[in-house]
Amino acid sequence: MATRPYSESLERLRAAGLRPTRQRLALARLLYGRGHRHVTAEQLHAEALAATVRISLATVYNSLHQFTEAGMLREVVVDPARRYFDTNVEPHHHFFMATDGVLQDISGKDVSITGLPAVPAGTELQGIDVIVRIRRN
Amino acid sequence: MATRPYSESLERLRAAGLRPTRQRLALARLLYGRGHRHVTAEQLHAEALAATVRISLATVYNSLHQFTEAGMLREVVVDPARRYFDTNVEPHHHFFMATDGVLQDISGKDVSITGLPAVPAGTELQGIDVIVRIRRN
DNA sequence: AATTATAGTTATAATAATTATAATATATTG
DNA sequence: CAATATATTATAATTATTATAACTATAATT
Ligand SMILES: [Mn+2]
Ligand SMILES: [Mn+2]
Ligand SMILES: [Zn+2]
Ligand SMILES: [Zn+2]
Repeated sequence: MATRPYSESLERLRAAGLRPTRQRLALARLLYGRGHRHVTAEQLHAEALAATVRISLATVYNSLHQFTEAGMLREVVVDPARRYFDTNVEPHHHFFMATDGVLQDISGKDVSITGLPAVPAGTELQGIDVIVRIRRN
Repeated sequence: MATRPYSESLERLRAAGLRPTRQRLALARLLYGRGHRHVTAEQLHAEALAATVRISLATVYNSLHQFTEAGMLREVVVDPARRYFDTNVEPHHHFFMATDGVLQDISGKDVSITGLPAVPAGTELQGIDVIVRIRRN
């Protein structure tokens, strides 16, 4: 069965309770078209323009936040200067190459972390992020 | 033997090849006076002013970067809006309470991570950061 | 100690990512 | 097709950080 990116994106937005506007549909297609992605607002905006989608940077920011709120994206904090958004919302970890700004997934299934203390009293666990920082050699 | 914060800070700066100026001495005393600390530039600047040290925010930023370069501090990336500096330069991990912006150390000794894939070809490991995100409950 | 050179500090301006505003446009509902 | 609710956009504002360049302090030299 061939993928039908248009209706797929449409359903995704409907399920999230977001109006399927031209701009959101275009972004959803760019984001979920093939495989998982890690993007910044600027990158995604440039991609949309390159694909001749007329969209403002403000709308890209708005959409990234709405998608995140809706559980369609999650944010990954690795660089103090840019915010990355990840289409993979399953628990998993990352390689981060600081020089290129490239993120790469590490499956959460295989990784296990032992020896962590219990969370401080009065707090609850929200999530665990493992960032493996690497560089060219 | 009682601690002698003044000469301790002085030696620390000398060892790092940094001139022991009034400002850097004051920051070193605030940072290494007692126990490990995680600070932002704004926080440290406010502390210095509260301690009646006349110092500009620019110098706090400069000093934090110089201390980091000298291995006296390391940066911890947990919040896309602020840069944290850590006086604990041993390999270790963190609890991060996003609402308060408070970081707390997790000893690196006890924690072990298994199941991580090898680093991608052409790259070398720089470090592994584990951030345990928690929230009040 | 005085002089000169080097390095550090600071007020201020610039930068860059992100967020807010408010006018305009689009989508949904009846 | 209205009427209403929601979304988009150009633009301005915000905020943390960094750059600039004049001034000051420290260190080295005489
Ligand atoms: Mn920012
Ligand atoms: Mn910033
Ligand atoms: Zn990912
Ligand atoms: Zn720490």
